Amino acid sequence: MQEFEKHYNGSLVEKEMQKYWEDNGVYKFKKDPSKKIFSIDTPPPTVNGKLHIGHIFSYTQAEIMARYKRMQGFNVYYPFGFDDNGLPSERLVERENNIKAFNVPRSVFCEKCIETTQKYEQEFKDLWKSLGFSCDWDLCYSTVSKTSQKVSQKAFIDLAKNGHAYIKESPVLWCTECQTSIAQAELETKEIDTYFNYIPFIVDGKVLEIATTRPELLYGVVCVFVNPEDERYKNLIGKTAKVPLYNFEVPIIADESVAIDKGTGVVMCATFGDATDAEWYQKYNLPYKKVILPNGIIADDVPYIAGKNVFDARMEIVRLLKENNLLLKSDKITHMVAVHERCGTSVEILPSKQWYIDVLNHKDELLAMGNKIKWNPASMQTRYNLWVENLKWDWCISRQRYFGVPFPVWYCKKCGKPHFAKEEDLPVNPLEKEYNGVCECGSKEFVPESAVLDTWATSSISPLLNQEKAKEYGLDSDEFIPMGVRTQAHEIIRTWAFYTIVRSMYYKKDIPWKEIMLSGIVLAKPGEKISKSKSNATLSPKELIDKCTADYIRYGTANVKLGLDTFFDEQNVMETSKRFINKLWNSSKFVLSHLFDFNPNEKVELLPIDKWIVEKVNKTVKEAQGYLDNYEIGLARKVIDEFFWADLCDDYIEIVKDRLYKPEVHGEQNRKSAQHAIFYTLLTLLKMYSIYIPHLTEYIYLKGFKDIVGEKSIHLLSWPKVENTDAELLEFGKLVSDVVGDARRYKTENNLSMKTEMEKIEIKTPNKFMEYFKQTEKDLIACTSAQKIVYTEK
RNA sequence: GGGAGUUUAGCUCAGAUGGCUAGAGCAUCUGCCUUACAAGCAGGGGGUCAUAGGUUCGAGCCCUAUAACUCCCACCA
Repeated sequence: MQEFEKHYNGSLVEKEMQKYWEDNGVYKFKKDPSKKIFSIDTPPPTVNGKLHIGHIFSYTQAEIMARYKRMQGFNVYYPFGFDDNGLPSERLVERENNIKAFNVPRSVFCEKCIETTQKYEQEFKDLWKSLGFSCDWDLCYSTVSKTSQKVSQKAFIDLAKNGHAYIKESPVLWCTECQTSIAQAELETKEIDTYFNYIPFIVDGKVLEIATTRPELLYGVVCVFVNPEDERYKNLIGKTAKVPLYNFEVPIIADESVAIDKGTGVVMCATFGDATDAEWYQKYNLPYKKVILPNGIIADDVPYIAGKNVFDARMEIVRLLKENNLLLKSDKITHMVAVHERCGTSVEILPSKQWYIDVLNHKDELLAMGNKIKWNPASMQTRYNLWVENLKWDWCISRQRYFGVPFPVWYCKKCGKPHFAKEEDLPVNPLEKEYNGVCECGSKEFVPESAVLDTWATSSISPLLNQEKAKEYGLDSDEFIPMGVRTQAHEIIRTWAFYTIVRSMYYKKDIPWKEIMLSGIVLAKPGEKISKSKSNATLSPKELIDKCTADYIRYGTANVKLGLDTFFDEQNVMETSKRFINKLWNSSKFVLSHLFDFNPNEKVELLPIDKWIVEKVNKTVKEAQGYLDNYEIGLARKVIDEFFWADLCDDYIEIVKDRLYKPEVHGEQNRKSAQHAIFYTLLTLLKMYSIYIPHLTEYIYLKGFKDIVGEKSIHLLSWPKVENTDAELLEFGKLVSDVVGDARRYKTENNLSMKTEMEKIEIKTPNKFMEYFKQTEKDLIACTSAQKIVYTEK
């Protein structure tokens, strides 16, 4: 037993423990045929700037589970990753260097990206290390690494060859700010104020009123739709309407998706105002009239508004309409528009040639996959189902961006047929390498694809990326996927979870992982997400750790129910943690100070009350285990806390204190009984707490337990195994606790010190506990300062 | 408009399969320096369990409505 400092210095100890773990390779992954693998598919955070407390929450919950599974005897494969390619990283680089990707040479830009993301990745790593994460950093992957690119490109080629990925010229969701196509999952909605403008089209010389929010697209109008059931307009079907201001004629067509009661019941269809326009465009094979360019500027050949941006163009058209008495009415409305989640810009729809992964044809299969996965909490599956059921677009995976995994594709210059790189040449950047081959059409000239893959297209194969690494450890790929569990926040179900399932459905025809653990997100205050733009995060994670230590944060953030959003009341959480850590420190100090002469090998028959605390801690082990098996780390912490505070500290320690101090009064054997009980109980308790507060528990373990137990780290011990608990002993313990409680209450109510002597205590007990009480009598007399105890039968 | 979640003490939250007097921490009040801890201990006060019905011997929990808040999806004509 080593000396205990009066006060626990967390900041110092934590660094010391982290170094100890690293020096001893405590969390190193090793292949071990005697243990089952439990692999964790951790989220590779997007490298887009600073981390905030929300990350800590979600990652810490997963980390606690990793420790638990390790203690359960699994060989835990717990890697870490970084999602460091794609738009989020590009935007970070643009911000930090005050450049725009399309204004600098591609190679220069990508170099900047590597430089910047690596800087941040080091910060991330340092942060996770300082939180005491038990992942093995040798298993780390990055989505932009050569290996990841290779795996990603190969997976893409497989998809394309099997017909699950295809290239197609069609209207696509487009961000004019980022100048790239995007996918449905990257949309957010934003409420904006705008005007519903009523404009006269002319049919047979008569006015046909049409309402629109997008008058700037008048030049792009290709037809007019009415509902075939609409009595007002039935007679117009098949005729043509003249577009105001531009005076060209377009056909009037009937379609049942037109809402009769919306606006005037007549819709102008432009290329493209919204998703419905795009649907009609394809359904009726309408012509395309270009109005908006990929950069959001109106095309040169559009009269009146060429060269303006969309908003200015709209204003100008409205002005012209007014000037020509063509604006019949203009109602102010508020509506939701789709914006790009990364930049907040309104999304346009433009025709272009893009790569897609087929999802719309496999909705049933995707839903079936969802059913095979265990969702924790179960209710989260509904979100997944809802997303799958409501999908409208296939997954567009090409991005007209720079820093990402390139498409390993060249197109025949003559016939356009795509040609894929050979597997042995991967990873490849077609912009830097010629395609050597001949097209079936005879041509030998090829054009490289310049787009890069959607970031999600690479992060969605995280099981494959991990598997690639796992091969180095001799792990067979069939035993690796499905992985054990995916841990992530519920807000990315529609992206990361969904996409991962899609990919796995294709490459494995199976689920990517057996279970998924969905954590909630952290709100700044009820109902408000923490975000950089609102600057509502209090302290940065780093500041928080410097101020409070990792164990404080870990213990505090463990107080959550799985899947529920929570809001972080820094002061409250930290006060609670501080109080707890202090209590555990002091109680351990007390316990171990009485174990200096403890002989664990000596067999001693335990006194009833000592048996009780052993039973009680065992019962707690089982309860906590029940919760942890369902990923409920908060509820598990709660039952452990209850045991620790109420049973161990308030009752048991107070009851055996005197026996530990005074063997001359209580007898040497009885003191040994207490030593056995308290040694086992504290060790068991520390094991349970070790998943929450790895530093402090390790520190205490090293001081007082290591020499006896033998293992070099508490984190290499197994979760305590317990048999069925003895209900009778637990009942007896409750009675003892009541006796002590009554004595305390009596003193408090009479404003007496706890040391005040009492003449006698009367205990009513069932006969079966009479003997137990007799054996506990000396403890009770010492604990309550009673002079004698009398018993009556209940 | 569709779906999910939430609603329990002043605050933050626990309360499997319906069953003692509905719990914890914080806050508040009272008392106590007790050889681990005053960063502590002991105790008290405080709740019509969102509302209204219903099922049941019995409802915080189940059913039906309603309300408020949150999230997801849809809604640009």
